[in-house]
Amino acid sequence: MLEGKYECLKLDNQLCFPLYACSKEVVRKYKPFLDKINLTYTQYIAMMVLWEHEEISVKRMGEYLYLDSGTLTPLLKTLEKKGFVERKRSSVDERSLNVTLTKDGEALKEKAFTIPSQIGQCLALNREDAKELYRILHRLMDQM
Amino acid sequence: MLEGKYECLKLDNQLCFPLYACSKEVVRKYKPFLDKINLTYTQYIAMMVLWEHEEISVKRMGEYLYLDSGTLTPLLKTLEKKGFVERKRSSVDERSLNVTLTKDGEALKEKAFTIPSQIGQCLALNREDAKELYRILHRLMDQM
DNA sequence: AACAGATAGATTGCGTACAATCCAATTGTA
DNA sequence: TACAATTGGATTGTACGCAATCTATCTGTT
Repeated sequence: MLEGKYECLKLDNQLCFPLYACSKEVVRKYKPFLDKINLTYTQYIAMMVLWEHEEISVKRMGEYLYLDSGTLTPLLKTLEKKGFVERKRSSVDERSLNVTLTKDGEALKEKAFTIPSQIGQCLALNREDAKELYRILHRLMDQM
Repeated sequence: MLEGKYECLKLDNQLCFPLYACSKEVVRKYKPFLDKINLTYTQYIAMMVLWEHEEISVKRMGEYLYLDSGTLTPLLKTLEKKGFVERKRSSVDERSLNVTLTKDGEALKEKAFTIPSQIGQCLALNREDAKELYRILHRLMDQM
């Protein structure tokens, strides 16, 4: 028995730590690109949902992004201040708040669509590893 | 050409988003276990560094964890308040701050060492996927 | 119609993250 | 040995992330 009782507590033997660290580093990689279009990473993924859905409630956006109202409410207010989205209560159900794109928000899509490929080049994962990573992460998410 | 110009901006086609989401979900998985020993996830990985190194400067801890003084200073002060660590300026170089474990901090290791296996069971990744994920994430980190 | 329970967001509070800046201690160099 | 540049932490300000709680609205049941 070469391994001590506490081997499992070493940083190098963790799977979750590189996941956590990688996530942060990748988000940091986005920063210079996102700075140019005046978005943070979280604001960017919120805009992605809107670029795909045009109009969506806070509730449904939260389901897509795995974020709750405590995060989304101030985030969407910031996006509103920046002039990219509008927030309006649903007339059908006053509890529900519908988020829509403004002209500026829609136009931003044009500036944003080059970002994924630029990030792809930064990361320089080969196609197989990227595919594997995608597959494993989705499997993990499904289980949780 | 079936794909539109903006396909690359769809959430489902992202690699970074599941990385970001997975990381958060996994950290959340730790919470019930870490609550029992009065640590947050970030505090836990800081303690891991100390359990392995006994004594370390803030600078070096930051290099292990990819965190800067803006995060570590308040975090280590909290751990000090909780009685798990001590912070003392180095006598060799007064700029440097050495962090050491207290008796309680050292004792916490005994309560913590069951956590990795419990998390492992929660995630239920098979051995090959876990290995692949570990390999790819480390490759990614190396490139960044 | 009345009311209990459920639902959607908003708010509050705490703990990260991190860029930017500041300060004191140290080091390299003329 | 002065002194400019560097270094290690601390501080400040902004933006999440999320648990817990609150409020207004809606829904189902009687």
